[in-house]
Amino acid sequence: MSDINVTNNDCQIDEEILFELADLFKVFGDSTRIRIMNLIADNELAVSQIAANLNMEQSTISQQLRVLRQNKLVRIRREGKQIFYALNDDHVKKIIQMGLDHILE
Amino acid sequence: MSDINVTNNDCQIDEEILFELADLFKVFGDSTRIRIMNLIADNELAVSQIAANLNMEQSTISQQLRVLRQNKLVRIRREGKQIFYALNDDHVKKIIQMGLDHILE
DNA sequence: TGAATATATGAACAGGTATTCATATAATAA
DNA sequence: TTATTATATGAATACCTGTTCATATATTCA
Repeated sequence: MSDINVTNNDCQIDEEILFELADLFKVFGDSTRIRIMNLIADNELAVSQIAANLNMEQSTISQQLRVLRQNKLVRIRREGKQIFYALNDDHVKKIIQMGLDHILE
Repeated sequence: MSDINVTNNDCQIDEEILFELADLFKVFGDSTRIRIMNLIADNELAVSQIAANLNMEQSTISQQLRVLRQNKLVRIRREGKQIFYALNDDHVKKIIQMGLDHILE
């Protein structure tokens, strides 16, 4: 009965989840991280290979890989001194694909 | 034949597109904008209504709505002094849904 | 026209974060 | 063990951006 509909609750998402969502998209919202994800979308790569591909400092890549790890977007496999990174699952790809759909329409 | 596979070109996305992608996800990577998008997901709302719902300054909402407009994520309809905002299309919802899938798994 | 209301926007400030350097940790080989 | 290579990380810096205030623009009504 209020003049402004402040209690609209149709089918909307819990506030707390929305903050988590923003945090997730924040991870996708950095060009270095997106380029890393694209690079390891089809085959795993070691940290040094990623750095070489993107022509960036190894420490920069490691810092960003940590962010991706913390958000469960990548998985790792150790092989001797090297650590190989790959996308954690296919729906990381799906998120990227959805973004592409918007851009390329 | 190089020791490091720098010329990997499987099925990957053009570099320039990747930067655009990051910029797009950057828009989703802010809690205020995500909350706005969630709010107008099912029905259009005027700026003042959005501000009231989120309990934030009108200018803050306007600034963020501009970002959403510039990225073609919302559409507007003028009705007298008020301007109603709605999500531009359903695949904005899909992007959000993909993010939810990742969080809620 | 002028007053009232709704929205937009420029400028400034504060908080956050991506990058880099230097260094630490970890694994391998000799 | 020591040397070498690969990766991780703490600290510092510089840049970016979300919010706010003040004000401008736009629409309606009297």
